[in-house]
Amino acid sequence: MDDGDGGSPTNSAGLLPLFSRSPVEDLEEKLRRATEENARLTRALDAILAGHHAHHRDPGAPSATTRAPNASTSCAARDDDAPVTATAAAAVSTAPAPKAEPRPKIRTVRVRADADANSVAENVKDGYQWRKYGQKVTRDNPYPRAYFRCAFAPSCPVKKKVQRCVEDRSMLVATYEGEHNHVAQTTEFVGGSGCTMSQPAQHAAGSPPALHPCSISINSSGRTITLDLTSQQLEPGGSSCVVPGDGDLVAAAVSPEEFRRLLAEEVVQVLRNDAEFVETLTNAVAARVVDKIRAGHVDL
DNA sequence: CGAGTTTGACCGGCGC
DNA sequence: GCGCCGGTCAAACTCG
Repeated sequence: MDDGDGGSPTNSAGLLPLFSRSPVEDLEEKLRRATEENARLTRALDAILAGHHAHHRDPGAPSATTRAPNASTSCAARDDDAPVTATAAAAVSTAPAPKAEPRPKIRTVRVRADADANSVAENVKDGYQWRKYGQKVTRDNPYPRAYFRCAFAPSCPVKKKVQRCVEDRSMLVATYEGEHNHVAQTTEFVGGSGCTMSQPAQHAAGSPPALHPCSISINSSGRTITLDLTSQQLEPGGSSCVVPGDGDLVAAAVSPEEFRRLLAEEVVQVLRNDAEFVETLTNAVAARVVDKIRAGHVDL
């Protein structure tokens, strides 16, 4: 990871070593290193995911989430049999989809939100835009259930139901039906490689501060990696890293320092994986360097 | 004025 | 067949 490998003694000082040889050569060298680092990280991630899938296929492993979708608004008991998710403010689960039926994939997500927030704020920030089309008070829950359709409907068939947990009103239970046939796109930051970020900074912008979730979902090469900061509210000093590859769930408690490190690594990895981004960045830097040289702003 | 939300009405599945 | 209930529709309303 360090940039100083085999490099110039003055590297940490700034741009000077860039011009110990031709700028283009140096950029090429940096790009080559980034590519190698990228390949190394990709292999490491593959190894992690392979282990994750092996773990998930373990028939003895208790599932935190296999239950009928309609019973999803009761949340307390589910955390008990899934200790690994106990510190996560948002947990993603996949219903046991019978292979014989082509039913839309159903997932249940629990998100912590302010207990005193209005139900309007139940539009869980998940990186997609939703349009509310109905609300209903159900029999087993005094809190109204809101019905959302993906804003890309009818081309995108995904629906979402959001309802407060009857046992813990600070928890929202969102049930997703189907899978998006498009990339996430919201007012939140959307990176060039399908990387979406949502932050609670929306509070300052006047949005209802109902939801705490601050998550980053990185979609790289078909995998989704979600880094969830929300549990800081639950347990000071503890954050969680949720990696729901292929719709499954793996969560591990990490320290805030470790979390920040993982977060930075994931962002760097995704950007490095994005050939278009690397090429664009390289071209931009090269063009600027060439301009500087031509303008005589750089001593050679 | 258009887009999004709200909310009462309506529909269909299911159990009795 | 009837009533209950979850899900959806669509007109009215709100907001930028």
